Amino acid sequence: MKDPETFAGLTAGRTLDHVLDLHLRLAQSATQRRFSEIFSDLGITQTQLTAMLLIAETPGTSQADIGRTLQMDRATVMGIINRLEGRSLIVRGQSTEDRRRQTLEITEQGVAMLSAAHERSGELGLWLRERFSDAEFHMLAALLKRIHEVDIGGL
Amino acid sequence: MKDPETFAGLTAGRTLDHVLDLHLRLAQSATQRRFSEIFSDLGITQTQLTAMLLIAETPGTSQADIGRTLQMDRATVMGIINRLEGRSLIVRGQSTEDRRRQTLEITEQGVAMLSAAHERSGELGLWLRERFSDAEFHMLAALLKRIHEVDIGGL
DNA sequence: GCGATATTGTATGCTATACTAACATTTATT
DNA sequence: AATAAATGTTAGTATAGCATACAATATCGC
Repeated sequence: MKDPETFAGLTAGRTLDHVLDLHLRLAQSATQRRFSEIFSDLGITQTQLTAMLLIAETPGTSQADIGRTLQMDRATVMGIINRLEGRSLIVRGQSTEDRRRQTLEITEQGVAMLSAAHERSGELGLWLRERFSDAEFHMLAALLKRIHEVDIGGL
Repeated sequence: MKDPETFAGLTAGRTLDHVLDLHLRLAQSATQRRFSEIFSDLGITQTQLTAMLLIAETPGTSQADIGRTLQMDRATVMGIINRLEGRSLIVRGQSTEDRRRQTLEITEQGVAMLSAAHERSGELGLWLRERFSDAEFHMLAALLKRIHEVDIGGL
C-alpha cells in the first residue's frame, strides 16, 4: 500500500477510474460509522440530524425544500420526516399560503435533542479535523462541493 | 450561496462542524446516483462492482478479506456475496488450506459483467474528473484516504 | 496435547435509506 | 377553462448495515 497508484491490492490500470469513487465511499462510510458511535445514545442518524438542523434554521420549511437541499427524493424525505415526527422531535403543520405544503417545526423535545447533539458534533468535527491542516480541511470541503453542487451546471 | 462560510442556508456558527461531513455525504450520494444512471442496464451497485473487482484481482479471496478491505461487517459482506452468487456472477469454493474459508471466484458471466462495466466506469470517471484538474483530483483522493485509512493510526 | 480463544462463515431479524409508481389535492400556466 | 406542475402521501421493492447467535475450524498459551 505504499505505491500511490494502487489501492487495496487493485492495480492502477484497471481501477484508476474507481479510485476516487472508492475513497469517497470509504471515507463516507467511515464517517458514518464514527457518527453512529458518538451519537449512539441519542439514536439519531446523520441524515435525520441534518434534516432537523435545516428545520431549525428555517422553521416552516417543507419536505420538498429539504429534498431539494439534501438531494433526496420526496418519498425518501417522507420516511425521514415520519421517523422524526414519530419521536416527536418535529411537528407538521399546515401552511396558510399554499395548502399543498406542510410546515415543519422543531418541538421542545427536538430542541433538547439538538442541544445534546451539539456537543457530540464537536467530537465528530475533531475526529475529522485532526487529520488535516485548516487549509486542507477547507480545500477538501471545496473540492467535495464541486461534485454535488455542479451537476452539469444544474440545481 | 455565495458566502463560502455558509451552506444550504445554514450559517457557519452553528454548523461549521457539519460542513465537511455534509459535503462528504452529498458528494457520495451524488456519485452513487450518477453510478446508478450509468449502470442501470447492468443492475449492479457500486459496492457489488467493487467486490467483484476485488475478487477478480485476487481470485480465491475470502469474504473476510473483502470485509476488511472495504470495511464492512461479515454479515454485510454475506449479503453482497449472496446477491452476486445468486446471479451467478461469482462462485464460492472450498479452501484446501483453511477449511473455515471459502474461496471466491469470478464466473464467465461475471467476466462478461466486468467487461460491460469497464466501459461505463470510464464514463463515471469522466463525470468526476471533469470537475478537477489532475492535481486536484489526486489531492482529493489523498485527502479522502486519510479519513478512512488513518483510523487513529490503525489498520 | 489440551483447553481457551479467535477466525470464518452462516442464519435471522431489525432498521434506515432510496427508489418507483400511482394517487389526490392544490396551485400555476397557457 | 383546460392543462400542467408541485406537494404530500401510500405501497412496494431493493440494498446496505448492524446485532446476535450458532457451528466449524485454527491458533495460541500452557
